[in-house]
Amino acid sequence: MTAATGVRRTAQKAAIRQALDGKDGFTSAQQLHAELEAGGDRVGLATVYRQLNALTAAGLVDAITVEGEQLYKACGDGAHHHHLVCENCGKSDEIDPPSEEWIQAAAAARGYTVTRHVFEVFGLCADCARIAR
Amino acid sequence: MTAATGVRRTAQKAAIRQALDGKDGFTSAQQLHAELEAGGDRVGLATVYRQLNALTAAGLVDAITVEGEQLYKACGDGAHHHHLVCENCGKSDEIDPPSEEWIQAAAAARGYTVTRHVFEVFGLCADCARIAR
DNA sequence: ATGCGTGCAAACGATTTGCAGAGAA
DNA sequence: TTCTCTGCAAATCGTTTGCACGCAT
Repeated sequence: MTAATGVRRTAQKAAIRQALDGKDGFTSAQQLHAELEAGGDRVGLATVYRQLNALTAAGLVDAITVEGEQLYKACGDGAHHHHLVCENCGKSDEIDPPSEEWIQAAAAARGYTVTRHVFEVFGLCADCARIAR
Repeated sequence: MTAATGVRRTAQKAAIRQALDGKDGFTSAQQLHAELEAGGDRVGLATVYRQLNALTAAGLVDAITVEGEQLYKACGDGAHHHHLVCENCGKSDEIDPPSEEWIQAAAAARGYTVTRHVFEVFGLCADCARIAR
């Protein structure tokens, strides 16, 4: 079977998780890797990807796809929730689900059994909107 | 400037649009290309991609991303709407938006200006659910 | 001592693009 | 004829994977 995340405690795992917790928005694996290197941490890009995938699978990190690229963000517990993402700075706030039951009902009405759903809102945060204007 | 879709009428454009209209679910560019070839239409993969991008930009086709791959589907007018997609057969039904105003309000409450949003529900259609069970 | 986790580089797979030729207008 | 659209193949690019070694346990 696939090994669980964190069977072993390593410096790179700590660095990655810490870097992720340090930001309040979504970041790409490449960007995260660059920042780690810049910060003096020697971590391979492959490790960043492997770690990010593991964390995502474990529900500790949320991932979204933008322009064919994966963006990650640390999200405390694995509870299901959605985001409001700034397309300019990447900052993100959590938004309440628009009645999850509604989805089930709408799907059931058409004979579908829901397995998952994605709901992300993109826009400009107050700061970026001010600058852009 | 980028040329608009259909400045010139060609056989491949017709073949692609027709193939797209013929299916009631989302399809990948590669799969669409394979089916065209199998159907006797000689169309280059690059052309399929170029056409799909043009149609998507024109709002005649909707695109979603699944597992790092883009899936396309012909959607009449360019009106904004969302889908209920079967993860097994790719069939898809349209679902009504969960109050678009709600999104605006939720975003505004946090100082965000909404530019776009994605909302897709995945599951199993009645037929696939029956077989899988 | 025993492997899990890592780094490096090669491998991958989807999508894009340069360029010369073909066909629509 | 003119110039858009196409086909082919090479180029991108984010991400994954094979393999040998180092380090946490």
